[in-house]
Amino acid sequence: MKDAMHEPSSSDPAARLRRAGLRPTRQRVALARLLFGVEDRHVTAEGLHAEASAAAMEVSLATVYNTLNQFTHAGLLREVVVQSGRSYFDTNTGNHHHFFHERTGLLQDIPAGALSVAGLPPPPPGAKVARVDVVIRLTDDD
Amino acid sequence: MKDAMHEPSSSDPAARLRRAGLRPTRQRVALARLLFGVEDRHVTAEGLHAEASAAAMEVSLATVYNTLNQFTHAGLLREVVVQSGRSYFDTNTGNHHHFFHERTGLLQDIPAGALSVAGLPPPPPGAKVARVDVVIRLTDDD
DNA sequence: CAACCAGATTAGAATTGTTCTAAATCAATT
DNA sequence: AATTGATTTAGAACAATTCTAATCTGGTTG
Repeated sequence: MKDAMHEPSSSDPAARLRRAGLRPTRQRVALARLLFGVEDRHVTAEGLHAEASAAAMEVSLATVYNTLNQFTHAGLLREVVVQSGRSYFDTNTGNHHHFFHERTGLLQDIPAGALSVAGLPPPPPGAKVARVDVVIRLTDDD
Repeated sequence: MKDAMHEPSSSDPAARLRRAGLRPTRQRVALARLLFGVEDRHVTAEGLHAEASAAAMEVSLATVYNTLNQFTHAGLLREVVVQSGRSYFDTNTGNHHHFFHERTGLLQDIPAGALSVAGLPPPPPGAKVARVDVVIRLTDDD
């Protein structure tokens, strides 16, 4: 029942991968399902691997690393640097910023509209601005 | 010659350390001299260690790590997170932001006055803003 | 639809950056 | 000078990530 086949091809993981030029293998599709299933997410490699394992997905840690990097290069993910020694990947690739809760390691999006950065100095000669990252570091109240 | 003893105690490394509550050991003084000698600097542990070695300063890498962390806790340095898997320490502890040249790993200060961030959303309940970091990521011009 | 093959996956080793450990050394005081 | 608690150190340990070489698989071909 339920003749599907309508979606603008956005919700089907395999299609999304193909569009990004990535072969939709079992592992990539499984990870894409976890990542792009619902709302925006922020994951670490270890975290995503644990999640996949918990869902009996049988993906090696090396593949999780490979996949996160490939997705990032393909523009499906964005890397967020907030903690030295650990990489976060954000499924929200649009223009926005972050709250980072230092005690818990939790990352939270701040829509671009809310916050504005003014007075950007021009990039030094020979360089161009690739991105402006704003991280609001939070600690526990008092 | 040259009766010194005038400085407001800012330029003497040992005094600066004592004021920060750190015993001015040979190693700490040596590193402080490298760090606070002149203008603002951005160093990594490995980089500073190499510098110290080049200057025949005989400081172990472990001590460089310890010292950078102690200086940071004491407020003499500030850690800047721009690259996962490598920590940068900035001798400029005032309010300012950074250019980060992704290809070379070079960090460059942007004085706080130049750039302004408006529309900061309020921190989630229970949390307070510890700091707002703005990193302008640069890549090579076309 | 069987064979093929470039690309993908994997376990485990290797690398990198950093912290830890336990012993030796040192700065400041007595 | 002796004492002592902090500091330094070499090297081991650790954590996150990448690499390697062997195996497997998706998509194409004949």
